[in-house]
Amino acid sequence: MNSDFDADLDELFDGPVEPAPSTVGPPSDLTEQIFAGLNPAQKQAVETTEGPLLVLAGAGSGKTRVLTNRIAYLIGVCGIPPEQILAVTFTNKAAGEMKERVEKLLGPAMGDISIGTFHSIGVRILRRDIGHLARSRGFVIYDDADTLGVIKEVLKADGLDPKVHDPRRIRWQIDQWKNAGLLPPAAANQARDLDEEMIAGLYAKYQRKLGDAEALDFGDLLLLTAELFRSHPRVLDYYRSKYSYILVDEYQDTNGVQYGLIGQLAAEHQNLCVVGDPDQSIYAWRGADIRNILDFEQDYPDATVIKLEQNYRSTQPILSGASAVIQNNYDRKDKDLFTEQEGGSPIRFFEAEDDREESQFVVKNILAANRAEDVPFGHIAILYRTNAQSRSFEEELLKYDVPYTIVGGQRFYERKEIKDVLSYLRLLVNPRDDAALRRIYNVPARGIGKASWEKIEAHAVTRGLSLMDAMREAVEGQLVGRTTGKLAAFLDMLDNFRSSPEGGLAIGGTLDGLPLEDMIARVMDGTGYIRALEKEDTPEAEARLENLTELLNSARDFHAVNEDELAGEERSELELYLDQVALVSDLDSYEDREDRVSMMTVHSAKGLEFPIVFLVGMEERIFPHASSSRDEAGLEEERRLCYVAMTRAMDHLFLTCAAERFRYGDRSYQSPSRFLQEIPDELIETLGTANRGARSRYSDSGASSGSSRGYDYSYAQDEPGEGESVAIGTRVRHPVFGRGEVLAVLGSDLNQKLRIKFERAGVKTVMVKYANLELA
DNA sequence: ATTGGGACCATTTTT
DNA sequence: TGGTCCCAAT
Repeated sequence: MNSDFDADLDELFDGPVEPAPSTVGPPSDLTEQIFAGLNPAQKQAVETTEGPLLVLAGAGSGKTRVLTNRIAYLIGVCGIPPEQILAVTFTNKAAGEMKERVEKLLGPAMGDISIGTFHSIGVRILRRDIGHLARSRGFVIYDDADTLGVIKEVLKADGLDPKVHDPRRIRWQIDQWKNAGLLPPAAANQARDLDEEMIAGLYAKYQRKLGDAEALDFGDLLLLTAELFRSHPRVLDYYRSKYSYILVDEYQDTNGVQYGLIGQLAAEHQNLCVVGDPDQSIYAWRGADIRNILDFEQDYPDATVIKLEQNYRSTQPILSGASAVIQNNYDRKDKDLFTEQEGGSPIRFFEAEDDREESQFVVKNILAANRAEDVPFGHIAILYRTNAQSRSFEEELLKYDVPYTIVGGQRFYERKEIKDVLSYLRLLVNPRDDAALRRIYNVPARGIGKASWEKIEAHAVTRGLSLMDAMREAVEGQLVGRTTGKLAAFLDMLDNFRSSPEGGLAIGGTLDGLPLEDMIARVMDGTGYIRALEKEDTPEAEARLENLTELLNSARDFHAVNEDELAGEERSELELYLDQVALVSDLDSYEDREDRVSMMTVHSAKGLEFPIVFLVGMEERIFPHASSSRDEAGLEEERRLCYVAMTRAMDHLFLTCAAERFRYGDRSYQSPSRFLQEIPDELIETLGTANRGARSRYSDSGASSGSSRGYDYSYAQDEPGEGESVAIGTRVRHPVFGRGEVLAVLGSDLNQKLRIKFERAGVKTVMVKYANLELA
């Protein structure tokens, strides 16, 4: 795999280097367009193109605008070739938006800018140059489930009990090391105690296993890129001159490796623009280091620092409330955010008796806003600290037929059926992908049992083979008795996918063959996966089939979007697709639809804004979360998180808490979050029955007094919509789940679904046309 | 080999 | 409360 080294050198010498100044002067209307509507600070941030630049961008201060206009300025006005610009964002979605907005300004002149997340850029670099590290360029990317499996394998090989040595904790420690930029030897060096020494040992073995499987985990995408740059200066030189202008968004959330990577790339030209807000640093738990942004001026002594302090998003009370909260952090630089939007309704606070009342309050107010003020549901968000909190709101929204989307939670690409099918595809690309094979060797059931499998695993270990090769040898050597035939049939099936006459599945590079969608469909079919689900004939299986259809849709979309870019690619469409799938998050596919209430964690909400925000579960041990409240640093991060949450709101911010709620299936008594008390009284209006504690000793009146502007939020009474074919409350019998009661009716067409609370099976959503319901 | 039931578990945030 | 893991019965 080192054969492309020479090619690299060639490019080094004749490759693109100096920015070619454009011969034509910049079109003046473009310049005008770029600066239109920018305030002086924003303008300065766009114009300061040379040398290190730190933009401290407060919440809602228009930093995306600055970033995109700056890119447009570099290309359109300064004449920098687009391919010399590297822009790093936090999510794929942010990257996509940035691309779109630059394109809007520049049109086709935007060319080929490298915009992406750290991870996707790492993939791009490694796909090209990882050969220098004696690793295969055909690597797969392991996700959480895959890596956990590897950890378990390693433990097993060492005869360690996974009950004593929690695999998740071990993986977490390894992750932290990777985030800090430490390879196994370095980790071993700085291990502080016996436990860490042991984990460092496991780390080395874990890395070896990944290497054997030609796999990289998330951390590797950054760590190995940094290692590549460190050990191969010529490769680094290539990228240094390739990317002569670098922009980094959300710099406050960068970790050690990311910081190192940026440092390596920018060291020479120092044309580095970082944008961020220390008050919005919320990923320390994932290895982010807030000092990266706080120390920027020390790292780059010539740095220009620009503060964006005008907030264009929120009303005065919301902004003041959020600022008041964040001011309680000791470890921060003070700043002065201001808004020109004076007035506005106060922050509203409601303390519920229990979680049920809390969700009722929220949903009633959503309905009131929608009915009375015509606020589209899409302008409303419910934000919570932990995903587990979503359920009660979901149920309540369902009850009143309010459309919603949940961002996060169980992710599409992590669903069992999706992962199964993707595992087949991964195996076709890389037969050494042990994690994938382990997952599907007997899915759907094909008579390969545990006993035979263990023999194969053992054989793989003793002979140092991949599982696939061990399987082949097992067949040839008759190691597994009666199962031999079944194994052989399984291997044949996989081979068939690759060598079928309709065009191979493009192993190792060529890309002609079936369209991606058809390839996947064929795998679903040929493996018997679809058949097995159809045979099951349960509502769950039906949902799985729907998800698989969804997967095919996503493949078709992928094909449509990337068609033109694929021409010059040497890797197959399937390989590119698998890369993309490994790196997308739920948030990336989240489109803010006008007609749906959004529900998500505060973390997911970073970077978004909504006219109306409900920030719920404002209770001690939830927000701030119990496991983060131990030390001051953790608490300060929670407070920043609270700041992020509050500043998502444009016009109306509601805060709620409950005195009592179900947690872990048990009743638990809650006390109001300390953050509530950090908001000045005069900014808050307390709604509903007051004086149950909470803020009551701070606020003098409890009753809701109608505010000057805005709708009446106090208890809009409303019943769930009736008139559908089935009435809410109807008692029904389901062939599988037994008796239950209809909670909600969703839709009215052929795809009508019912939300039913079953006596034995709990709450399920079933499709009328499949469920064979009877009246009970 | 597959299935089901039951015990047990743990509950933060995610590229 | 729900999901996962393991074991026992088929």
